[in-house]
Amino acid sequence: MLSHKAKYALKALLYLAEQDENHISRTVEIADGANIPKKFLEQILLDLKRGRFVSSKQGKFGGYYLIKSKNDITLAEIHRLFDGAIALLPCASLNFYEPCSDCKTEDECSLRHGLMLIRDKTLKAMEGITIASLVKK
Amino acid sequence: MLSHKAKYALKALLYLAEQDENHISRTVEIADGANIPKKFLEQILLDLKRGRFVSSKQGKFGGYYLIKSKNDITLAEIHRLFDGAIALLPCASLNFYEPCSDCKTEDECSLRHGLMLIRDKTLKAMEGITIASLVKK
DNA sequence: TTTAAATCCTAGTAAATCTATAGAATTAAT
DNA sequence: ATTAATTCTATAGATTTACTAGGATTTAAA
Repeated sequence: MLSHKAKYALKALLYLAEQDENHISRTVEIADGANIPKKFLEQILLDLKRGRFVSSKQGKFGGYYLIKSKNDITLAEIHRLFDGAIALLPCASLNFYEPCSDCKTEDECSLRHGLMLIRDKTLKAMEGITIASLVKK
Repeated sequence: MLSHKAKYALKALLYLAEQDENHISRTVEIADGANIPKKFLEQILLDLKRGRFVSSKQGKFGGYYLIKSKNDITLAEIHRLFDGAIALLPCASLNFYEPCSDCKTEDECSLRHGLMLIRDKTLKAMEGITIASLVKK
């Protein structure tokens, strides 16, 4: 399941993607438009900025805007930024790999192989969902 | 990501599936064999019993054994039993459906449609992983 | 140069959830 | 009866989640 943070991030990106080119959106505007608690959204937008999905203009008349094409922002990326690994166990993860502490011998984790199959399919599906694909309905 | 509970459940089922027909496994035996904390495993086995994956014999010489074919126990079922919904949001879930509280109008959740596509693919993949498929490697 | 309006930053907090552990009750075989 | 197992209930401690608070910083207009 997605965390609220990840869900809000997607909705915020969706909101930004729906605005006119060159429009700058204030946090409060996004919060109202997408029904997200404002102070919580502030943090999320900062995370999205650090992740180079959006950029911001500070000070009066400042706000946020997309710097990555809505066709190139995938669900997989947002999941990784806010909720971490897509794989079901760390030992089956590409980007968040960690060995299992409870598996006897390192590469004989009985679950690993099967979970890597799942990971590949889920990842492929998640990379197919972009902000653009969500916005046009 | 899977919880430890779900991971331990899979490993316990795997252990049971590897035993001879008619063999009854004590909790401590499974715990040692699959490297799972014994008291924690007790709870997990009770959950698996309530889910009708295993059954038990009480008292001396008692223990646990599979009552569902290892070909019919899927990752999807274990995920649902221990970690709940497979979908990324409750509004996109088949078995754990709940409407989003933060979506303006009920069926205009901007994320729902895309997440249902993911759910279908992930579910299909997870139904393809059985205890039997994990045991034979 | 002051002021207003925005982002940015660091904490903190209440609630829930997760990962176990403890101990007693129950059941069955010897 | 005794022993050895499951079963049940409660709870502790740690972590995570979902926010909230308050202020510092930045920018632009008046």
